[in-house]
Amino acid sequence: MGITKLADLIRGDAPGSITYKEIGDYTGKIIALDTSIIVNQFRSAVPNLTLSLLGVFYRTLTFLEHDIKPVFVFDGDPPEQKRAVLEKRAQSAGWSSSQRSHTVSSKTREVLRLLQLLGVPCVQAPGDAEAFCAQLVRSGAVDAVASEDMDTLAFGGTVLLRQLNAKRVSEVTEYSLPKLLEILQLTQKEFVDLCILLGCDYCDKIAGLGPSRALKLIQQHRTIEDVMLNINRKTHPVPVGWQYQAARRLFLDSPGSEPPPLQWSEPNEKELVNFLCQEKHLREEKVTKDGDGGVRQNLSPQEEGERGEKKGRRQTDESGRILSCDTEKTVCRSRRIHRQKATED
DNA sequence: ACTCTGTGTCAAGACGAT
DNA sequence: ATAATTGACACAGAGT
DNA sequence: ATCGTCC
Repeated sequence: MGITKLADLIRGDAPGSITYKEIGDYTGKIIALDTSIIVNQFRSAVPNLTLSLLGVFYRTLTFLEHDIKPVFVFDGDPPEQKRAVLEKRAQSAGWSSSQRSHTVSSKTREVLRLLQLLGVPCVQAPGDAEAFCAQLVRSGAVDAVASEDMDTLAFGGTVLLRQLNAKRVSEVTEYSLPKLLEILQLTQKEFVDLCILLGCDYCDKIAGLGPSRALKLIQQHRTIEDVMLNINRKTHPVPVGWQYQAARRLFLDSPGSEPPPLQWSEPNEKELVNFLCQEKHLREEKVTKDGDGGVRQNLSPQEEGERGEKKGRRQTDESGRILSCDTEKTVCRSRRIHRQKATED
């Protein structure tokens, strides 16, 4: 998946394009996320499907706590090349494609519902979500793309964030595409050719060519066509009917859809509580909002009915926060600590 | 000798309490 | 009762 | 820091 060996190559040959940050450094930033990547992460980490939904909930809360504005991008119709790959995967997993699409769509519907209740914008990509994320950051509609998938760089995403999660101590890795191109002395077009040689989702690669040689070859000959003329065709045979040109177009051509208007709204407390605890039977019943002045404490955690929301409606037009009761405690604590520090300084 | 590639295994998320 | 992807790391084998 | 729990 993705450009598998690109991360290693960058770490080895262009470490200068990497900076290490923490989540707090992105306060106030707009960040696009590939929803399918996130959901897959949670689904593989926890056995239960509902728990993965909870993971999305918590992670989004963490973003909002840091005043990060997330934009969730959903996959549209996958391009032909990837469709073939997906079908092959589904078959090898022993799933009929109708079964797969059904479970997938019901799952994404739930995620979509949750995110809409949280008041974060969800946009539908015309094609691959990664490609649209890249376009969003390239056009300046968002400040960065958070993804584990290095495809974003091949699609021209200028700022890529990895390991942007809710861990207590998390080291975020930021990749800068302009710096990367400068260090490697490549144009974007040449970089795309390099990624194709490394191996991508959209076409085959030349067997026997790994990161090191691919980089040297591209730096020397600049295009796949010229590389092909300068390698040993016997030891490194080119795949028959190689679709590298289609892959190249896929990376270089913009999806073409205009960035939609992004709007963050107040979370819908009532429906959120409904959805999470009544429909999903989660214990995160108590959901409350935290304006910047009135911090409410002492929400008794065990109320008999599931209507734990107090009616202290405090409208904060921009940065409303929604927190589970338990989470609120910790945030209140950290806030008090923060304020004490601020007043002591 | 050294470098690179392909193959295998393994662990994974976020929370609160201890 | 439960399922089943993806990257990171260690190793062995082939190429230069 | 490590561990049990989340449904």
